[in-house]
Amino acid sequence: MVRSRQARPRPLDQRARAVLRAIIEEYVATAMPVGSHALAERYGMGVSSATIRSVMAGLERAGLIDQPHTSAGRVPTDEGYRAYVEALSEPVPLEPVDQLMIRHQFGQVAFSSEQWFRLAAAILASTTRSAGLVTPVQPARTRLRRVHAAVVHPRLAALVVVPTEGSLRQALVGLPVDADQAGLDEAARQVDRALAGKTAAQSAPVAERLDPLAQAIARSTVALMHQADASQVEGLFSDGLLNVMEAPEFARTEKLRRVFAALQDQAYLGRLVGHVRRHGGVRVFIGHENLLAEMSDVSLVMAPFGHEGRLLGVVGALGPTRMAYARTIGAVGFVSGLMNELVGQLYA
Amino acid sequence: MVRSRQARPRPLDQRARAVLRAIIEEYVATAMPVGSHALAERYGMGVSSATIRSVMAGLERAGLIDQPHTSAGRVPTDEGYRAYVEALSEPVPLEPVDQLMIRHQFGQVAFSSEQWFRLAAAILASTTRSAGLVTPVQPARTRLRRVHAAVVHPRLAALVVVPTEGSLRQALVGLPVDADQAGLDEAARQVDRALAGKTAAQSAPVAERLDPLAQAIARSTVALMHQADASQVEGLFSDGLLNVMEAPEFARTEKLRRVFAALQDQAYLGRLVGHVRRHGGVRVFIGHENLLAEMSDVSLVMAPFGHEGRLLGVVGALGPTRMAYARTIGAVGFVSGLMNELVGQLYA
DNA sequence: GTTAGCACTCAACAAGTCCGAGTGCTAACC
DNA sequence: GGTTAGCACTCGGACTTGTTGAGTGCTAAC
Repeated sequence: MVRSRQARPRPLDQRARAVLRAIIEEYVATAMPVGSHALAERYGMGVSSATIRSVMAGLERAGLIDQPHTSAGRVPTDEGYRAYVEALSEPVPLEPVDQLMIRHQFGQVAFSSEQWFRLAAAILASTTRSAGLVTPVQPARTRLRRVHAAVVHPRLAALVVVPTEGSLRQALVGLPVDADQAGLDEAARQVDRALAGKTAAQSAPVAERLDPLAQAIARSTVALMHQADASQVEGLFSDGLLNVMEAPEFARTEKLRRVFAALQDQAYLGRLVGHVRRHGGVRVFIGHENLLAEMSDVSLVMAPFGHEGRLLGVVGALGPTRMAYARTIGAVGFVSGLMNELVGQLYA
Repeated sequence: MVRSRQARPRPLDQRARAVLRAIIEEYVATAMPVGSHALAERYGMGVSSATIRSVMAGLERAGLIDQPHTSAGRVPTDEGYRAYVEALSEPVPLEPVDQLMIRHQFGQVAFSSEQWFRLAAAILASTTRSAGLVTPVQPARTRLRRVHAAVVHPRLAALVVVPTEGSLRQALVGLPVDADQAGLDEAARQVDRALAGKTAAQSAPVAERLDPLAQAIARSTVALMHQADASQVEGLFSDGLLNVMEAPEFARTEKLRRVFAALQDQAYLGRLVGHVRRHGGVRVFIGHENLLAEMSDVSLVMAPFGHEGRLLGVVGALGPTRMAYARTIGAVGFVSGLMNELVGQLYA
């Protein structure tokens, strides 16, 4: 069998993985480019710096590390961090002592969501030494104002939903029967009459009682309303922004300013929450993986919390891409789990 | 009469005042040291740059302006800004349109103090283009734990008040009769018995029913308790920190970090609130006049608000010392006045 | 008292030099 | 074949030097 020219980089061997891990951990600790010499000395690899160099050359070809300039050591790329998070490290759970202390603190605080969110942000900030973030999402109460449907082809329509609050939502809808524009208009009017002024939750049962065509439109409408609800973040609790200000990568205010500005951007937070909700569990956004160019110097580690499928918010940590991912993921995972548990008790 | 060598700088003549004003306004606008040439040209002083230079030399001798280095233009000192605020400018009131808009916004918002404080901070941030701050103070509920009195001389005692919360307070008390240590101890015990466990408000009437000596001690105790109450600030609402991050003086994160850290310091905020309450009306703290070295690169413009003598909080703006004082003072004055008015309606 | 003229100062910038950390490559080695 | 020592090379950072220009203080004339 003919081996194709390596279109994708071959999987890393054991040593390459060890070198990458060492580079990342050293760089996270020191914030200075890591040279082959230092690595051979301090990380007991059992091979010489020359060998390390050839391994490094491979890692660089694979796009996992980079040189700031020719005569400097190596620095992990966003892809390098990604590989580290996916394959080279395990989340480090919080110390049991810390876990206990955090539980205790939640026990101390009043049973109000505001207090909880503040506390969660503060705890994440101190345990991760990054900024702690909590974005509560608005309870589902946007209502339907208007629906438009435009024919794309006989079995496909473009749907635009106008909610009472927030921005327009659009989607394509497959139709159960052939339809022309007049038919769609009629169906949209039906849906308007049936659902206008109702929330997503109120609309769902009503939607089921319509014609097949109107029903298809109504179902998509409900889905879009749900989405509108969930991405309506309601403010942002943050703590420990000072931690981020200490990182040498933010010695100049400019980058930092852009990050802070992005955090004020409701639309951005909304998209972020959307992503986190779609996948569950702890999500990591590294540098350019963030949805906004302004955020390409930082990483986010975020996890949703809620109750029985209902999303109540997202907790997480924000730091420079040079972040202690393993520990941060552990901490965010613990806090989001704890919030789930506490919310569960509250609703029980 | 022999003229003493000018121990204090003689009052500035009209032209010196005009030059100082021009320097400050130019520097506030451009953030660049102001030279004699630019001043003579752009500010139509009707005199040449050489004359301006000699005036500047006088202002520098008086400590009102300074040169970053020999061949640079002049920059106002904190004292220069102080003179500007006191004598060279009038507060610029907000545009009536803005006033109306702000009233409208307060009308829109829910009748909760949290919402109000947030709104006030946001409004101050946008109208002053600095950071808007609101520090609510805790309602009066510290209680007396213990009083100590030590003789200084027969008619003067040193008083130490230990409240249930917060830090010790001390003051000197003039005594209505001669007293020795034994007498003071006895009086202090009396006060303890009468007032321990009571708040300042509860204590005031009781204090009046004691012996003259104990009464003197009790009155001071009540006053100190009041002070302890008022300096218990409860969190800090801020908005528009991004505005401050834009100032070129904070291009490096370090200074900014120290300022943000200071704003987290409850004790500092408490002292600040204390100062503002003691004098009423709009107070300006310029650079090193702030009570903390970390804050010597910024200025604060603050005013108390409350109802019938009861302090509810302090509103204000924070920006670089190079700040548009006249406008900021106008804006802070308006917002604090409005808050007073609204709180008054709330209590009526 | 005001002004023109002039010598002087000094930060900011550019160009040049040196240093050393770190590299890639090659030839020898196991 | 993989590994290593050796070496020439690169290039940012730190330091030096020279130049420029904005801005000054001083002085003598008005």
